[in-house]
Amino acid sequence: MDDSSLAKPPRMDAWVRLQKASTAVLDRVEAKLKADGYPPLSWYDVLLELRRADQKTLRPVEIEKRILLAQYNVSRLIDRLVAASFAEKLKAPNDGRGVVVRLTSHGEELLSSMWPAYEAAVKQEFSEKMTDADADDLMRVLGKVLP
Amino acid sequence: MDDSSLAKPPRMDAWVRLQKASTAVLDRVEAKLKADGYPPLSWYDVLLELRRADQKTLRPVEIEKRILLAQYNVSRLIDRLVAASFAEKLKAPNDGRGVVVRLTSHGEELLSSMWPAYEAAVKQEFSEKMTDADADDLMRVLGKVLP
DNA sequence: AATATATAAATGCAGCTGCATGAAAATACA
DNA sequence: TGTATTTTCATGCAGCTGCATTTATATATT
Repeated sequence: MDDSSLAKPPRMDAWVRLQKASTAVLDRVEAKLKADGYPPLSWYDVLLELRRADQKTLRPVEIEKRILLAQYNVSRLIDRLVAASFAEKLKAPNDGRGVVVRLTSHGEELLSSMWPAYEAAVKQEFSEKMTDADADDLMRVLGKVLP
Repeated sequence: MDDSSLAKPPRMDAWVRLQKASTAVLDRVEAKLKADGYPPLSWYDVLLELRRADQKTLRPVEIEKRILLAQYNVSRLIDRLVAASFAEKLKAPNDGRGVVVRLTSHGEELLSSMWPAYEAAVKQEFSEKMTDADADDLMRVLGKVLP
């Protein structure tokens, strides 16, 4: 992913490493969760946003803004969550176009039971391998490239 | 992606930021390349590995090791590259099971023409937003979590 | 040598994703 | 008010991905 004709492109190297490292760690974390019978992290992300939200309820368009997913993708992910009864869809008050998505108690249970497995996987594949100062460095530098 | 019950989990925050930042930047880089009519970066990655390799030729299993892709995925990506005539498949010498993949001149041309667009996109979305020292920090910390 | 095991690569199927588009209601505007 | 525009959400289709399995050959074991 670099060009060997360039002598010393440390930032291009950093870009390549960013992609490789984040993918590698994510793959391994997801694999552990799946091995324990848990759904993908994208499910967890949405349910967590719902739990944080007022009334444990969000409009799909709000979910779209909070997590990094395209509109049609959010729409389908919600349908899967509803099909698994981790969330429910209700008509939005004051807006005939929209719906609201609400976390169910079954969804709260998933969040609770999944968190320890998730935390352990991230610890083992990521946190354990660095210091808090390293993490601060990551936060600082990656903060510069966020949208 | 964190748990609000924990007071100060800087490394969990770093993990969340790592995922968000790398996805966000990758999405934007890929979008620019696609807008210019170029294929996905995974194509570039494979072709670049071929160009670096002896005789511009690699076994699929070697490609699999160099880039982060599953076996069946490599198999299909190679087929797409061959269909687009950026690479060609030949019978492997000394191993009746396997094939070798060789970069074509058309593939070399793609690499050459794609590189400026790729570099420019990474610069704009990533490199420009940090210093070389920042990049060194990324390299150092992310090196700790690589496989 | 004969058999068992391991490795290389491809593929059918189901499910997920991107793209484009559509339907319905809200908002702007004239 | 009547029409145009925007916003919200869903969906048909094509292509991509993961999983499991298959085919073929190489290597190890006896």
